[in-house]
Amino acid sequence: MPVAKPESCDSRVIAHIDMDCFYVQVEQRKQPQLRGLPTAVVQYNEWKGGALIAVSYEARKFGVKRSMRGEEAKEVCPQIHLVQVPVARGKADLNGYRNAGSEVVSILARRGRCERASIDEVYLDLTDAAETMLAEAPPQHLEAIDEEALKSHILGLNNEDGSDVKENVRNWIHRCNADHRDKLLACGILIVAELRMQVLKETEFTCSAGIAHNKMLAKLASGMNKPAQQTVVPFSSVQGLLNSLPIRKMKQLGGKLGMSLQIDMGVNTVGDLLQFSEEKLQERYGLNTGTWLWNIARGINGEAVEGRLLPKSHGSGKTFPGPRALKTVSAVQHWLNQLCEELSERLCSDLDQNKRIAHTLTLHVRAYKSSDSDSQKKFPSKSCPLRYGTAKIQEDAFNLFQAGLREYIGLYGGKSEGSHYSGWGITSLSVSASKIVPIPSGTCSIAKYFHWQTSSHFSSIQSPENLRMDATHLSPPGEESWIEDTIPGLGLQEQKINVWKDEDLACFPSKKKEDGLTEDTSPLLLSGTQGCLEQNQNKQQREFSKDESRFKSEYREQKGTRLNNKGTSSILKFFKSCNPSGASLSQEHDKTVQGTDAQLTNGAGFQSRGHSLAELNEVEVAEENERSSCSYIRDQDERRREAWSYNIDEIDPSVIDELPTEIQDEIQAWLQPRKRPNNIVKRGSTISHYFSPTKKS
DNA sequence: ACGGATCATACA
DNA sequence: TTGTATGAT
Repeated sequence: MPVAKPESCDSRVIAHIDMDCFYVQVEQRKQPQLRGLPTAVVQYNEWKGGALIAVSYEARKFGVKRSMRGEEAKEVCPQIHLVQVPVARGKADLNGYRNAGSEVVSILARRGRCERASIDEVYLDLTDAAETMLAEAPPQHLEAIDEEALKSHILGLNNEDGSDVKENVRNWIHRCNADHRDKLLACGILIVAELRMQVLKETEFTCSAGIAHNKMLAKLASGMNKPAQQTVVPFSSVQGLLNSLPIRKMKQLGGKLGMSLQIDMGVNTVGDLLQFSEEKLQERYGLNTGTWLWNIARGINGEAVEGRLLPKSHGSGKTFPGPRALKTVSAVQHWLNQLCEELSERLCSDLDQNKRIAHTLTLHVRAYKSSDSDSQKKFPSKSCPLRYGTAKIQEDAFNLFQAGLREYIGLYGGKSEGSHYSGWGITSLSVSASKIVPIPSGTCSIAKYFHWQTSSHFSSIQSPENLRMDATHLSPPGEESWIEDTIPGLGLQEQKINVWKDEDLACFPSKKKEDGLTEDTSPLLLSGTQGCLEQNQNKQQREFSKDESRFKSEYREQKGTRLNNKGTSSILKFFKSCNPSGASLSQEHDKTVQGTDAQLTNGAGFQSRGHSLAELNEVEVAEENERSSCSYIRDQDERRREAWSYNIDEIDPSVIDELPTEIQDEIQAWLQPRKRPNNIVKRGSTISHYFSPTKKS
C-alpha cells in the first residue's frame, strides 16, 4: 500500500473516476427502454430472485439496496426491472462489464497517467495536463466555463443563502488570487468535466469524479455527490473534512484495522488520529502502517497513480453455497472444467489483444469437513506453472485440486473416489492466472538466443541487460514472426513442443471478439440529442451511519493487517506521459517500447548529463517489463544503480534541481529509502494480540 | 452455512 | 516462491 512520509506539499492533481451503478448502465445501454426506470442487475435468479449486485438510482429512491434479494427488491419497489447477469457455462459471465470498463479506460487515459483500479474505477494523474493548461490557457482568462464544470461541488466553498451556486463555482475557478494549488485544481475541474462528457458521448455511460491532490482524497470525494457529478477537495478544506470523517470511511480502514483503531485506540474519526504520535502508531501497528496512518490523519498520501490499464491477473470462480456444496470428485472436476474453460478463453483474448502471457496457475478452494476434529482447517491453495491450452489448464487445475484435497483430508481420509460421500464438501472453487507479462516486443531473436543458451526462463529473457542488448542491436521482427519466435520461449515451462497443439491454437492468433460473450464494443456516437446528463438531484447526504455493528461482533477474534509501500518508477511514467498520443488500450506495453523515438525528443535537459536518453529509455523499458513480471520490486533500486552505471550516492545534488520535478521526487526517494522492514513488534503491546490470538505465535 | 465474482497487495 | 490474509467493489 503506502508508506514513506511524502512531501507535505503535494501539488499533484489526482482524479478518481467512479462509474455510476455501472452494471446497470451497461444493461441499460443494451436495452435503452430501461433508461430512467428503476432497474437492478441480479445474478442467479433461482434462489429468492437472485442477489442484486447493482441498483439504479431510480430504484434506490424506493429503498432498494445492493445485497438485497430480488424478491425483497420487488417488495419495496414492485415496478423494478431486474436484469440478469449473463450466464455462460453455468456461471456468471462478467465479460460484458469488463469490456465496457475497458472502453471507459481507453477514453480516460487520453489526458494523463491512468490506473485501472477496478472494473468501474480509475485514478488519473492530471498534474501535467493541469500545469500545461495553467501555463498556456489559464482558467482565469477563460470567458466561458463549461456548464458541466460549473456543476462541480467544491468542498469548503460557502454558498450563502441567496447566492447562485454556479456563479460561486465560476468565481472560484476564475479567482486570480488563488494559490498555485487551487489554480491547478481549477484546471483539474475543467479537464475532468471534459473527460466525463467525452465518456458520456462515446460510451453513453455517466460517471462521478473526485478531484484532489492525492488518491485518498480523490477517492473520498468521488463518492460524495453521485450520480454524474464531480467533487473537488481544495487543500484548505482537507483538515475540516477529515476531522469529522468516520474512520471506516477511509479506504483501507473499512475492515479489521479500522475496527482496531476504533476499539483499541478509541479513534472514531480520522481527525482523532491526530492525537497520536507517529511513534505511537508505529508501536501498535508497525512501522509502515503506523507512518501511513499518521499521514492519513493529515490528508497526506503519496501513493502514485500507477500507469496500468490492464489487470494483473485473471480469475474465474463460483460458489456452491450450503446444500449445493460439491461432494464428489467428479462434480468438482466438472466445475473445474467449466471454470478453466472460461479462464483459458480470457487468457487467449489477453494474448491476442494485449500480447501478454500468464505464467502461474492458482487454484483456490473453500471447503468444509463435517465431522473431523479440526473442521476449522482450510483447504490449501495450490499453484503451478501455467500451460496454455484449455485441456492442459483443466488437467493442471484438477491435479492441484487433488493435491490440495490430500492435504486437506489428512494423510488418511478414506479413498472414496468416484461418487461417494466422504465427509467433505466444496463450497467454492476458483482458478486464476497471474504473473502476466508482455511478450517481449522486438525480442524474438533474442528469445531464440537465450533459448538454447540458458535453461531459459522467461524472466531471464527480460533482464535489463538482455533487453538493452536487444534494443540496441536488434531490429524488431515482422508482424507475423513473433508467434513462432516466441513459442520456443514458452517452452521454458518444462513442457516442450506439445505446448501448442492444434487444439490450443484454435484461439490464436486472431481470436476475435467472438464467443458472443462480448457485446460489440465499438464506440457508438449518440443518436439524437442525449446531450444532457441525468438531472437526478437527489441530494441525499452520504449517511455516515451504516451498519456499525457488523464488525463489532466479528471483531472479537483476530488480528489485523499491514499496509506497505511499494516502489514506483515515476521516471518511466514521466516519459510515458510525455507521449501525447492516446494510449491504445491493447498496446500499453508496446507503447513503452515504440515510444522511444518520440520520447527522445522530449527529454531535452536530460541528455547533457552524460547519459544518452536512448540508454536511459532502454533501461527503463526493461524495468517496466520486469516490474510487470512482479516479484522484483525489492531489488529495483539496486538494479537501477547498476543499470545507470554510476553510484547514486555520488550524484551531484545541484544536478538534481534541473531535472523535471517528477524525477526529482523519484531520486529523492532513492536517496532516502522508503520501506522499512515491518518486523519490529513489541511483546505485550496491542499489536501482538492484534495479529495472532488464535494460532501459533 | 450467501453478498458473488474478481481483483490487488502485504507478509511469512 | 508459494501460500495465506486482508480489503475493496
